[in-house]
Amino acid sequence: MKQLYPAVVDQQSFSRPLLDWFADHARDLPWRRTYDPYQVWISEVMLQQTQMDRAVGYFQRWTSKFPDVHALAAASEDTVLAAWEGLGYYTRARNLLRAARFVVDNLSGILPRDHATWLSLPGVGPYTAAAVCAIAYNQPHAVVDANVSRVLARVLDLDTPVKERAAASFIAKQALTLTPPGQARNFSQALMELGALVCLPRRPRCSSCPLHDVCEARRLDIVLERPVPAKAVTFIPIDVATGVLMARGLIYIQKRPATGVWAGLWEFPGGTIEGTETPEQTLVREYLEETGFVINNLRKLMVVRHGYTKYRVALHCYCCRLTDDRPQPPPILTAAQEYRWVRPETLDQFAFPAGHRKLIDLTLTTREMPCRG
DNA sequence: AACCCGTGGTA
DNA sequence: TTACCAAGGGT
Repeated sequence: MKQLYPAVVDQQSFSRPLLDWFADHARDLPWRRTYDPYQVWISEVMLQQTQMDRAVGYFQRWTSKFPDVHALAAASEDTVLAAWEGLGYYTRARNLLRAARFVVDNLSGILPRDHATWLSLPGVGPYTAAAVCAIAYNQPHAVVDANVSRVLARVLDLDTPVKERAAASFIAKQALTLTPPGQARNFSQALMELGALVCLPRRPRCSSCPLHDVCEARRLDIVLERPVPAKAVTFIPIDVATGVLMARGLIYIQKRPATGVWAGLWEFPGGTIEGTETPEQTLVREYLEETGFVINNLRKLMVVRHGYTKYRVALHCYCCRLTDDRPQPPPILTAAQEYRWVRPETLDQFAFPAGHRKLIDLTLTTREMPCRG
């Protein structure tokens, strides 16, 4: 955060327009009719990582089959999973059943009222425990989901990813502080509803937002820059071929250029598999391009999988030979500062990229020594 | 902490 | 079409 405590919004300036908006715009959802704790619980679990429109139909079928915790506890797992089929994340359904049986067996069949007991049930984490206590029992808790994080990141202009510990802690504290006394049920739902209907990730409808006048990101016209995206975790899958060239017990290694990725590290020649190439074709081509060596007798060793920066690499590993089976200088050296022919047991003394190190650890240092052929 | 878990909707 | 998004929890 640019500052430890960003501009804090006055509780009433925040909650009054929000609660008024919710009174007019709250969607008519089945569990909002009676706020039966069992129904609130089921709805919260169904809505985890699942869109509202999809969850509602499942909820109605579920509650007609399993109208209360006793009916659920008495059901077979197959029945429960069948009712969940198509929703995904099937551990959620198994945990609902486990929790229902625990409640019937150990809590006299009465759903807990306190946050700590909810938290102890399988499948109930910080969000769900707080949501059930706030929505079913109107207890003040910080109900923070992705919607709430986004709304508060914008209103309070947080400039760090909302998942970072400090930011998440700050958001939870603010969510609780902004809750009006006795209004936890409506306030927590209103905040989520606003995120789901108005304060949208890519198309926020600021002109119809009840928090328009107190939103710092809107005032600065940086709504689309909030929340700050978390560090990208989407990896690009690539296939790479590499080969350990051996001659009379020595292994060829070369040192990467001083700049660029893995600068100055040692490696075995190789490169990205292009187009419709086979890994073998890639390796022959790369050896020729990088060293001028014409390799043969390729033998597949393994596929090492590892990730670096934004790539998820499948490293296809081979061992190979030269026709003239003697350690010799490469005719050319286009992708390296220098080369060496070394004994396998001395590879520990050189720094390799993680993928190549895995290859070394898994083959060259074992008794098998498949490359010795 | 990073990863896995499933599916459908949206731009 | 790809990439991102969605009322998280468990390990």
